[in-house]
Amino acid sequence: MTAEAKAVAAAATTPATTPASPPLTERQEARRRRILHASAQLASRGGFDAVQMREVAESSSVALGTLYRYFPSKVHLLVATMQDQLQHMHTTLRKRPPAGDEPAARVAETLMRAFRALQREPHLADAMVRALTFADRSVSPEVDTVSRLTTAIILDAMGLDAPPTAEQLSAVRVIEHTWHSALITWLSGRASIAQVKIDIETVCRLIDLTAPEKA
Amino acid sequence: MTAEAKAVAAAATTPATTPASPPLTERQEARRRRILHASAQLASRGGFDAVQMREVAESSSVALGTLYRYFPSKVHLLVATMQDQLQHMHTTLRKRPPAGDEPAARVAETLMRAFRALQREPHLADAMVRALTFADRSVSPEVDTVSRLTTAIILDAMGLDAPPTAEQLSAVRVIEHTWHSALITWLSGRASIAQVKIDIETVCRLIDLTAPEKA
DNA sequence: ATCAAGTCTGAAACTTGTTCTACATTATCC
DNA sequence: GGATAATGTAGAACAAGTTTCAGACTTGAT
Repeated sequence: MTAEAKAVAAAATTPATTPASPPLTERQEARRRRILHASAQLASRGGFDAVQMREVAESSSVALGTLYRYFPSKVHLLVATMQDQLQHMHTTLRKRPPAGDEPAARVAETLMRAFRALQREPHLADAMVRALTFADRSVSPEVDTVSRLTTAIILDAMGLDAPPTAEQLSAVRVIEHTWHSALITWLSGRASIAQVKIDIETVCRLIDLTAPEKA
Repeated sequence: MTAEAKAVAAAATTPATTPASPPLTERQEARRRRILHASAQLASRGGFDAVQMREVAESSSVALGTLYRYFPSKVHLLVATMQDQLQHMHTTLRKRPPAGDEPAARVAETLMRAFRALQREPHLADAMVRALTFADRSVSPEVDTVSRLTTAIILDAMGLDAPPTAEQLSAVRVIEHTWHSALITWLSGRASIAQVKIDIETVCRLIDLTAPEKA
């Protein structure tokens, strides 16, 4: 039973990343969409706590059991919501690529743009980021997808000519770490927006440091 | 009522950091210690989920209501547990300071030593780190204490002659971000120990970059 | 069209964090 | 030493995530 539920959830990753799993019928796709929409909506109101499974079920006109078949836990649901939002953001960002000369500057600019987007919906950001870092092993595949998406966004912003070196990938990993953790400190009120900006700019310096020419 | 509870919890930060708040009697100090011990013990068994408030209460021979007076939530309790463990670690680390020549190497060595300690009790690490990153605004003061402790450990490892510059403090912040987030990825099985090591070493390069001489 | 398998629904039950209440114990202060 | 406020205890009650189940609805294959 859990296996079946997992199959549905797995099938449901994202348009861009959809693996083979049982294709969803239209009504199922619609249900899934309604659920994600309700989730994002409730999250926008009151953050992580405001996303209550019973409410999500009701808002999306789906039985509680069905909700759990699609998303085996609240964290799964919110991580999927994040996948969804990231997809949007990636598309949006691609439209106007960052303008800086240096890769470091472009990455910093991109992340700050993303950060400003999050600031517009801080509660939603709270729900998604908290879920992401709270996720345990059972959510690893989904969290990994989010991570790959984020990596893609950063690599995009770097605008490399050649494929990234191992060193550069390490730098990107560290940037991602900093990004998540800085968001957390901001969301929990322990760091200001300015502070997050500084942290992002600081970590982006690693990009110069790992550029292939070895300064 | 919540106010009183907070007072107790606040009073309870740590020996080294204890503020003014109502001093605890001996029996209260003993209770607090029993609670923290039970918490760490249960956490060591099965991580975050294994720390169940009723069990903590029973293990430490305290009524549930009392437990909540000392620690107003499970997250508060686990963050306090982390404070406690960090204190130990700080003391331990001070005994044998890192041997590297460069500050960056010393910090990396120190963090890897801490990491190895965490590996010995991965479940405990799980409980503490998950609580830390899941903590919301109501736990900010306590989380901040943990953060200050961590900063102190890193600055210690750097072994600076002069007080740190603003730039260096930024680097330390980023290192902390990376440290927490890398731990999370390791704990949730999405990164290997080797990967964490690389991430730590990578981010520590920022220290050279922010050394006062401006290479 | 029909049968079987799989899916969805509605509602109850269960778990664990958190709160509340009524009463007992301890501490403080005169 | 006794009044009184603060603290502690036991246990019920409540809230929200999760599980379970019987029955109704879809779907796909024959």
